[in-house]
Amino acid sequence: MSEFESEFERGLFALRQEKLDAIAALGQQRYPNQYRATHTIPQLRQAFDPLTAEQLNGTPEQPAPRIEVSIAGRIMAIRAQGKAGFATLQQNGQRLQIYVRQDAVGEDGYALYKLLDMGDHIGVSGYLFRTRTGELTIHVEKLTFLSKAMLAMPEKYHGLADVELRYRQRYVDLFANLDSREVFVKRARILRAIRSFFDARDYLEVETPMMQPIAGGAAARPFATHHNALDMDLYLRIAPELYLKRLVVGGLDRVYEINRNFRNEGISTQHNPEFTMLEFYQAYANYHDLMDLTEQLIAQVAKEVNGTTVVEFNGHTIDLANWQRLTMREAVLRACPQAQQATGRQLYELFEQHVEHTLIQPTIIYDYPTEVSPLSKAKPDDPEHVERFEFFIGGFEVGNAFSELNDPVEQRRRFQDQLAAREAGDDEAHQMDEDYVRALSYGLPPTGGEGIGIDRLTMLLTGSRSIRDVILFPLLRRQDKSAQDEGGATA
RNA sequence: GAGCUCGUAGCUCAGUCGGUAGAGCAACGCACUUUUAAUGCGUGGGUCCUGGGUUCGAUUCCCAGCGAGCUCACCA
Repeated sequence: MSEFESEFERGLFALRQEKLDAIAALGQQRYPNQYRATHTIPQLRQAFDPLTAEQLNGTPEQPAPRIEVSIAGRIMAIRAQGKAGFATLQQNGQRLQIYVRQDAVGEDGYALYKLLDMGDHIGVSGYLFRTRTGELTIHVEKLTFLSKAMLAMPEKYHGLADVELRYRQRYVDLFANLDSREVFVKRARILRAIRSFFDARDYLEVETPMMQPIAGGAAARPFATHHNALDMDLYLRIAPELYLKRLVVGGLDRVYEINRNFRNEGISTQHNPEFTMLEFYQAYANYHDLMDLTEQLIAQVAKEVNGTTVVEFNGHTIDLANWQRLTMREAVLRACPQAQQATGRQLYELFEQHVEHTLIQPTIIYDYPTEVSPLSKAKPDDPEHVERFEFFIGGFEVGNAFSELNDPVEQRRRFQDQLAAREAGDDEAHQMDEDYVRALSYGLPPTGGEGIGIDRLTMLLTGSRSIRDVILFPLLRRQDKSAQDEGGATA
């Protein structure tokens, strides 16, 4: 580390370096390469939290047999009192207290203890007991130094509160704010629950290109890049949709993909330029089947992750097992009764403007205007509308699904309409994908497909108001000090 | 992209109706062998985001910039 934020940090770093020398002088390695513990802290707590003080400590007349254990962790609190002291170690989001006294660890051992700082990693072995306030504690017999914190920990009571620092230095946020850690643990559980849901239904998990010559499958502006050896312009994908349907043509009747999409658009509490999308396709299913599947999926994931389908979000209590279904027309007319004569696109705009943010409880909105749905199959009795639905929870869209358009002639016509829109200035209109039309020409069975925003689902299931709270490293402007100075000089 | 708000010690925050700043934690020293936001005594630590303007004097007022948060727009 060559740059410091301040003289304070430079001084602290140098001081910690001296402490490392002193620790090495006591016979410890500065950066040992392993430590064998008998338990992780969560394992140990689970096993021994139930034991009472009497079971652990025994009585003065009859001491209990000692339970010898060893653990490793980061020091999150340390208190010395002369020739003894307590410290709290943290590992995997849980904490355990240790008690170190000179007559138990020896003079060198206690000298090492006095050289420890908040944030250091250590390993300890000893026996379990409960203090007189009842806290499960390791009575340390041997201290092993593992790694030094060369920089200051955040304030121990408030943690790291600065939102920007929490995003930029997530490594600090994660160990300093256990709530933050918990969000990402839950996110992993959400992904696991989704995978087991689809695996149990005979879906195949697949991966399709992130770099695509034509960015298709959604209306959005892509990021552009270039492959040098092939001298080929490529786009980061805005959706996997067209590739997944090619797979269904290929006979993979049920596929799903959980992966990143990239859209070169604005950033907000609900938008990050890269975000994680679940897309799944099921041959021989239509959008009504997907509505049922969606309700099952969301409720089951909630139950597996939170143990309940009820979540608190943004001041609302939401039951993810209690859904309503409305056609888009019904939903709009409820809010805007004067919109009887509105065209499809107008209806859609009214919906986005007046209805979407009011849909707090889980709601499926179905039957979309054809002109805003270039990849969806029309309703058999009504070519103005397509078999498409989106679902909304907490006031925003979480998923989008439809019966897939599988008529290559009609698909080509829709693409051409989009091209016309593009030429008229709509740079988010879909591009022509000849190979996709060719794939359809080989015969796509009737298929239902759906995309679900994993980040937004995670927001709902963790009560996070901002998408940045559920993405480990959200995109922020770079902090360039020289650029800052140049910028300042222009005035 | 637009509007509003914010930027003070490593962290969490006060404060200055314009006279170059404080607390707690963290750090350093001393005391303390069952503490747990340990305690007591003492010490050090700041380009008050950056640059300009107004002023005798700016961290404070004004302008511009940088970064962030919220709202809106675009979108999922």
